[in-house]
Parts: sequence; structure tokens; C-alpha cells
Amino acid sequence: MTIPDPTPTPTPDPLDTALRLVRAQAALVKRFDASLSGLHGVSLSDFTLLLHLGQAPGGRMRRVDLAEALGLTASGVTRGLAPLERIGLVSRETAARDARVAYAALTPTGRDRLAEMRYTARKVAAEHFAAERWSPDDLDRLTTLLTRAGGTAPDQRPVDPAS
Amino acid sequence: MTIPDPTPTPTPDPLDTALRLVRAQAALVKRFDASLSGLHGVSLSDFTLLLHLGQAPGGRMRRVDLAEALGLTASGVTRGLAPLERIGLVSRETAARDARVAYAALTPTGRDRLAEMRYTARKVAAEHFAAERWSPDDLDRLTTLLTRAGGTAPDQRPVDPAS
DNA sequence: GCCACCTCCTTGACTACTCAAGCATAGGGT
DNA sequence: ACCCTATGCTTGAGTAGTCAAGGAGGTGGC
Repeated sequence: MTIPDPTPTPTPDPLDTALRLVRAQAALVKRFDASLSGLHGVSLSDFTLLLHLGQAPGGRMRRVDLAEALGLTASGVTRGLAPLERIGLVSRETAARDARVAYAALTPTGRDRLAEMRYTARKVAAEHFAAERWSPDDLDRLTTLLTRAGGTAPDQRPVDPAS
Repeated sequence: MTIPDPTPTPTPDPLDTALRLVRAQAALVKRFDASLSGLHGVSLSDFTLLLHLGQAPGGRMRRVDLAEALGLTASGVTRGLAPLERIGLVSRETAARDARVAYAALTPTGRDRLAEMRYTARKVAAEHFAAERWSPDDLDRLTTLLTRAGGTAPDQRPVDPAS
């Protein structure tokens, strides 16, 4: 318990940190949404979903695992997948051994479009964390701290430098 | 303890950082929402809104300024304010010199309830950034980095240690 | 073989926002 | 005094998610 502390040094306030985290995310999401929807007609959530599919073996995942990976509920995944199926980026596949599960699979088109989106997303991220203001060290520190603060990682792998 | 890791760092990927930021926020928001709604019947957004009102001179703000401060649109504020007015935490006040503006003002009840919420919120934040895993330095660094990454600050002041 | 239970997924109803349109008021130029 | 434009706010429609309920399919005990 921190003592009522008359220091001129603000004493880091966790609540303040939390609120800043919320704010920073909102700004970031807006930026991504603007670019992704403008250039590819998808939202950041859509892109994230596709990214996960793209990283999964065979480009397909059970919807329940997708939910887990994205930090959403199963119904959120159902709803998010629907428009992507409609526009042909994702297809629905049934599992041979278990008729309950419906895989979500990246279509060939989906894979191509994803590569383009990834390019855009990288650019947006690079702009947001412009080298001018962000040293590689800063970025590393932020990533580490966010990983500790966050639920689980978006993905274990440091992301392949392809595309 | 804080270990300056001997990473085989594969070049920090800004996109990865961005996605982690999104994830971390989602986890945090869920946590706040759970506690705040359980104990006080409000969401984190509600709380943030009330916080801003509480910090404004006279406990009241024009809706348009509130929107600006919260990073929302004017219509988001109208909609967010409605339930808080219904439950009596916020009242609507008209401006004498400009009939267009409708202030949102904290009621006495609202002020009291806000103090309780603030207590809860601080506790949640402190738990999330538990001292066990987060040194004051880590927290400070994260705050600084988030401020640089984020839109603007939730508030300039380091927050009064009251409550 | 059958029943109980558990898992995967979808659906209906709700919340919290967004944008675009619209109304009322303000204020300056003429 | 009268427009013209800008500002403050609300509203209708749409999007992205939530939770709770429910259907369909799998599985193990007996």
C-alpha cells in the first residue's frame, strides 16, 4: 500500500496507465480501420482474423479455436466470419471425423488479399511507430510491457518478414 | 523481477506491437467492466466519462468538450450520457448565454458514487499491474510509451491521491 | 442400445458505438 | 432586419461485439 505521498514525482498511477492504454488503442484502431477499409474493404478485426487463419496450418481453423486465438466468443467469430465468407475470402469446410465442427478456411483469393492487407498493415504500423520518434529499443520495450500487461500474445512467432 | 532480457530479438515488428496493444486493452477493459459493473452498475466508459466530469471545474462540461476529451463523437456522448442521467448520476443543465449548449453535470449523488468507483478502479488497476510483476519503473516506462503512442492523454494531471 | 452429458456452432435480443442527416441557435456581413 | 454559415446536439440506421438459449452431433457408462 502506497502511503499518501506528497512527492513532486507523480508516483506512477496504475489507473492512469490503464486509461492511457485504452486511449492509445482507440487511436491505433481508428488508424488501421481507416487504411484497411479504404484499401481493402476490411476492418482491423477482419484483418486480425484473416492473419490468424493465414498462420494456421492449412490456412484453416476450427471456429472455436479462432475465438480463443482472437479473444472473442464463439458467436463473435460466427458473426465476424459471415461477411468474409460472403466476399469470398474465407470458406466454410466441414470436418470429416466430427460433423459438429465447421472449419473456417482461407480461400486462394483470401490468401492473396491477405498478403496485400498485411503489406498495408505493416506500413500503417510503421508509420504509427515512426522511426523518428520510436527507437527499436522503445518499440521492444513497449512490446515486452504490453505482452506482460495483455492477455496472451497475438501470436508466438515474431512474424515472418515476408511480403 | 525485471529482467533485462538477453533476447535474440528478431527486429521489433511494429505490427506485432500494434496487435499486442489491441489485445492488452481488450483484456484490461474486460477486467474493469467486470468489477465496475458488478459493484457499481457502470461500464468502464461510463466511469471514464464521470471521471472527466469530476475533474472539470464545477463538475460540468459541454457535451462537445466531453466528446473531445473522451475521443468519441458527439453522438456517442449523447448516447452514453442518457443512462447516467436516467440513474441520476448526471444532470442536464442549459447554458444561460447559449441556448444550443447543454451541459452535462455531475449530481451530488454522482459525485459520491464516482468516489466509490474511483476506489474500485484504482484497486483493479493496481491488481492488474501488480507490484509483484510491475516495478514502478516499468509502469512509468509503459505510461510514457503509451502516451507517445496514444492520441492525447486521458488527463494532464497525475491524478489527485484522494479516495 | 440407450441415456446423460458435453462440445461446437448459430441465433435472438441487447449494448455501445459509428456516420449522415437534421433541427435549433448564434453571429457576422451587408 | 435579413441571410449565410458555423456550432451544439439529437436521431435513424447500420456495425461489431456480448450473453443466453438451443439445436445437432459425439461419447462413455451401464
